[in-house]
Amino acid sequence: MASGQDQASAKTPRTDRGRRTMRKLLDAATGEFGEKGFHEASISTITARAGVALGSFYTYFDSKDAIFRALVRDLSDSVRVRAGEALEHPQSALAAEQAALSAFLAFAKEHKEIYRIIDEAEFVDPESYRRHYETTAARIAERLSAGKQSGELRADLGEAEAWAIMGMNVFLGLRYAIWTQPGEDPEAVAETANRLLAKGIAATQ
Amino acid sequence: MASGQDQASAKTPRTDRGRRTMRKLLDAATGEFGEKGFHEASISTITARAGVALGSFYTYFDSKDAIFRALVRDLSDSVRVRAGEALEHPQSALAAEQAALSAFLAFAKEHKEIYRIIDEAEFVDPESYRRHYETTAARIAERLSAGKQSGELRADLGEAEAWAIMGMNVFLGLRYAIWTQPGEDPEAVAETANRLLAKGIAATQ
Amino acid sequence: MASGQDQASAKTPRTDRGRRTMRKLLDAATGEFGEKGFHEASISTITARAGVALGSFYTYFDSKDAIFRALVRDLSDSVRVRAGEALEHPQSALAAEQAALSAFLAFAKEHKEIYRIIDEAEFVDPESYRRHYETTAARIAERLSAGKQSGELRADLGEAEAWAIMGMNVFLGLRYAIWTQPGEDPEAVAETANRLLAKGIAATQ
Amino acid sequence: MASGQDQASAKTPRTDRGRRTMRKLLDAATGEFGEKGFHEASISTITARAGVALGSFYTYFDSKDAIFRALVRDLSDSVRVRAGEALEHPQSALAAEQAALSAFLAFAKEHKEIYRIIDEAEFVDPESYRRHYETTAARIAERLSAGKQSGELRADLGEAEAWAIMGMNVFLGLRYAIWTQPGEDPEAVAETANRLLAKGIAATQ
DNA sequence: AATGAATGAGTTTTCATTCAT
DNA sequence: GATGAATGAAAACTCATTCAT
Repeated sequence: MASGQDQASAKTPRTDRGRRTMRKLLDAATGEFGEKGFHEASISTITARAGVALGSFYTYFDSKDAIFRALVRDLSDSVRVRAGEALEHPQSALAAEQAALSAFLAFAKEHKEIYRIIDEAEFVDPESYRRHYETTAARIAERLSAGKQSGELRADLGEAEAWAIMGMNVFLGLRYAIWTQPGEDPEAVAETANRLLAKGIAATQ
Repeated sequence: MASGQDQASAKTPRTDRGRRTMRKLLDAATGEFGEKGFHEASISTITARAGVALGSFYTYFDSKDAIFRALVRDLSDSVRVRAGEALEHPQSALAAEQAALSAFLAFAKEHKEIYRIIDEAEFVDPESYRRHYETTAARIAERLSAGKQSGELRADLGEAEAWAIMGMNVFLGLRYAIWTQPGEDPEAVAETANRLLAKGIAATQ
Repeated sequence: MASGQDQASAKTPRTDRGRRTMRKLLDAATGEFGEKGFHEASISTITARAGVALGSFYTYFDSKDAIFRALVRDLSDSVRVRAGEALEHPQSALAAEQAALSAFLAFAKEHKEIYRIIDEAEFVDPESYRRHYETTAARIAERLSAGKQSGELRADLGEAEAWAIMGMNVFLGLRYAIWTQPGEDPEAVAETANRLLAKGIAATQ
Repeated sequence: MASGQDQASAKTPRTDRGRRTMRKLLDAATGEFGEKGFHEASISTITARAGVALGSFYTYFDSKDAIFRALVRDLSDSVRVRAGEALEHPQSALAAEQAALSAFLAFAKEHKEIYRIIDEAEFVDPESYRRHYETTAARIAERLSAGKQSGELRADLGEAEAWAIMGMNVFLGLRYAIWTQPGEDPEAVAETANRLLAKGIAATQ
């Protein structure tokens, strides 16, 4: 599914020491890509930050692109996992959406790099960029389906609503987790967004 | 408003021939940036595409960044203008939102490369990227205010709702204007989104 | 016939200055490749020797391989031309062979790099290596044919004899033009070789 | 005779297991150097091919050069041995030359990679390259001397003829053992070459 | 204004060799 | 002896920008 040497390349560390080094590189890369972006970050900065020799990079990754792709996959997975946890215990359809957004905001606040990295994937690794959003939208669509089934949600909801909700979440994350200003409360934002979903924006007569 | 040498630099062409050359460069750059992205595009490709000598580039632009910024400004203006036209004649608050989304989808569909260029501004010129979205959110917020005033919209709407709506629009644009698939109707999508705004997603009892 | 960017690449200089620079690079490369061999020579040494900036190299050649190939072609042509001159005025078949060897020895003595460069082509650019020797053998074969026609040479000579003569010439060049020792006379060597061709090595009874 | 750490370095394996590993490395190296040439072959490919760990290489060889030299020595010996065998039983001077060429063609045909490796020694280990040809020429010269003594060969033959014969043989090997084409018969080539030696190329009147 | 050659800093990548386990 | 991770020097190549004509 991925473009070749990704998944289980011959670069998988065989020792514990190797695994530690690889992790250090991934962490350093997350920091560099997050702060400077893909093109401004350099392998040598990444290895310096990781505290390993330049050449060691190539023990674990085939190229700058490869580690970037690995990172996108990691982050994409992390978001998914975090959201999944928030949805584990049963709750109403609307509460579930709110919980998902809450979890996402919290995650984004902790990992501000995620925006820059995933957004930049549009240019560095378009496929995984698209895959990330399509997968996410599909998961939301599933939740909407469940809500329709249970009669909690409108029966005419479809893919478009899933993308709309995803967009809402992403931009609220951008504004209230990344560009947040002192005094702003993500929890309140999640409630506000949920109110929008619950009843729309029209005045109730 | 722009960051320096853009606006009226010493680079403004004085002759007709000059103006033609500059235009050729801008058009070529739009193509190159749109197709390859900022970093993959090179000045020499742009000048080759424009049919002028490499050195001539610097007669009109101070740097690769400069022409990119000039382009973003142009395109950003176009989007704004297009949206503005859709909102010229008076209409209900909800109809206005739908018209805005419709105009945006149509514009994005026509100028896919523009979408890409504006997106990449996040990395090439972060300030203008942030400014772009903050300005857009502010305009939406204004429209919401008007709707509150007129009693059409809920009185408790605020900035968060503006960002939520913008996010919805942007992602619906990504999905239904850029990644659109044959048979999909942007107009229908705009209606669907408007229904979400009108009454939310909950089942009406 | 060649592998792409060779012949008339977009790298052909358009001005006189450009042509001068390109020539300086070719000369420097001849020296470096001749002295150090392909792998030990570096672009930066070549440009330093040519007295131009590193980057200028890439104004005229696409890669280290490319300039090497260009060189092989040049040298191969030079040998051909030199041999051709020696054969211009009519002479007997055997005298022609001696003249060709003489010319070759003189050329090799002047351009000692030729051995190293053409030999190394076996590893760097096998095709042109093979082409060089096949072409050379073909030219010898033609001369043998002419000699057969005129009745000066045995009627049963074929390709094998052409290769044998070429091998003789090449190794005599190696020994008496490249590894020559003081007091040795190439002209005498050419005569000796011609005697071998004339009557073989067997004792005349 | 060899240049230092080769012969009996501290790297000689002491156990059976060690000897096996060393052999595996030598075989792998023959394959790699033969197929890719010295510079394209890498230690890591060689060890991978041998099925041993990268580090183990240095248990047996001091460097990439060292294993290459060891190989050249081995192969050079093989050629010598093979030629020696062909010359063991007494025969006429001309028959001896033909037998030597025959043996060489057969050997080269069987071990094309060896041909390549010895050729590349010109660049990797120039001294042994020169030594190889000087030794070979000397051996041919000795045979010519014997022929002169016995009255079978012309009395005025010297070093130049030895080099000429060697060159003939080498190039006939290149053409009819390495680049051979279906249907060509090395034995016939050896005969043709011998005819050249026997009576030259001039027409018999 | 236009041209295209020249510049060189900066980046990625390779790989022989060393070393800790 | 064997293993595989770590090292870092070295090299090719790119390209925005400057400059002479």
